[in-house]
Amino acid sequence: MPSTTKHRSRSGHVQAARLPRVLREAQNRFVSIWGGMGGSWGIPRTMAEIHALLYIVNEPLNTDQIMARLSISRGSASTSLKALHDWGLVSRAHKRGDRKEYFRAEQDVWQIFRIITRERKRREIDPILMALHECRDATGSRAGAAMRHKPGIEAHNDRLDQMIEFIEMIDSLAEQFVSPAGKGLRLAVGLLGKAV
Amino acid sequence: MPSTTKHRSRSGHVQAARLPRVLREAQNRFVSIWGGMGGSWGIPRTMAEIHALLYIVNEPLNTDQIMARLSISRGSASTSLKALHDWGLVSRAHKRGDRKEYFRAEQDVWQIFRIITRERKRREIDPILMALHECRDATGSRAGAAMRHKPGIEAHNDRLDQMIEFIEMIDSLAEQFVSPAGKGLRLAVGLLGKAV
DNA sequence: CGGCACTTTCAGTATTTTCTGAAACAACTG
DNA sequence: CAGTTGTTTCAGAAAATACTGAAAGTGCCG
Repeated sequence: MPSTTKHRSRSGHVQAARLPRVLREAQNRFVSIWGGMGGSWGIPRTMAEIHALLYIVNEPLNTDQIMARLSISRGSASTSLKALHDWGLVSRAHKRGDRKEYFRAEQDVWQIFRIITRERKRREIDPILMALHECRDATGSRAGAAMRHKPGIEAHNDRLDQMIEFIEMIDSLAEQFVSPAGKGLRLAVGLLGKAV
Repeated sequence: MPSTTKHRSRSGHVQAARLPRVLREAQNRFVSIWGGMGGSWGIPRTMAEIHALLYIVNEPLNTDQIMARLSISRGSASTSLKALHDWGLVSRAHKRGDRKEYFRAEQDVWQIFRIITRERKRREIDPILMALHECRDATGSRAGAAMRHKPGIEAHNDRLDQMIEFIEMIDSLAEQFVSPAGKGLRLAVGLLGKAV
């Protein structure tokens, strides 16, 4: 074990070294957990880890600091940060007398999940709904009414319709959660809490 | 329902061949869509496709029929079917005078999504919540009250707590949707519909 | 038993996804 | 401007994930 907490050089990777060991370890742990979660949520592990790091330290970090702390390449860091910024999960910041770009994470958990929900809806639900509608049209457009009498078509259409209807409902729920006011889910929680 | 026009010849893949072409194509399309969705939902494509096929044809199929229709290997079919059965999305069925096992898909969309939600919650939310609690304990157990005064620890704990609290809320929402009665989501939808 | 008929398992392979590293690019600074 | 510092891109490498096919397993039936 090192003699004491490391005191860093005047230059680069610094403040982290001054953190109490437990804190630093807890941060690392959180980063791993969140990274793992990203995996199962369709968010690349590294991207999730960067977000986790910025969230948990709640202090703007620059690319080099992030690279060092997570042991990742510059390319990876850059790509992930861009994506996080596009999503709106991190914002850029600057420090006087420093040309580097610093990144800071959104701190409101509601907002974080609203953003994630929005992106997932956009990438996962919307295209599927569109595809399902097209699929449905193939066997049921008014135009092709004739075909509806072929055996099995009707039942097929019913199944498709049930599915579509359900997903549309989920979709509109998500929509409300995502919506600017963001009242939707809060409300649902309150009501459900009482109702059950 | 006396389902149909189906000529059973002694060898395998039969009934499908008599389907109207549009229907068969619509089924294939649905299978692809659903398979794609599986991908983004963390469900292996093949597993999702098998489920889609069984759902949309709504008629028990055996392993060989599934293999033929989806062009997949026996191993893959077997593994996916086992998983689907474990989840409760498909059930086994038998036909008189046929030693093969037939599989049939759950047809109630609510139930389908309840099952998927349950599994995802089990695989994704629960472990993360547990891990987060452990992580939190590292910097906040009563035992280690002393450490709470080190710089930054308190703020760190606050952030962790916010996150945990939020996820627990989501978790309990999911719980209610999953619960046997399954009233939860239906209710939420109704209330939200009025409220917004 | 012994031969089928069918199902499951698993090591190896293929495919998809993500990361690296270096070069191109962009933007300040003196 | 020319040098420096910092950021982005992208082809290839690596890792993660899913699939195949054949062999092993299971259980029925005569």
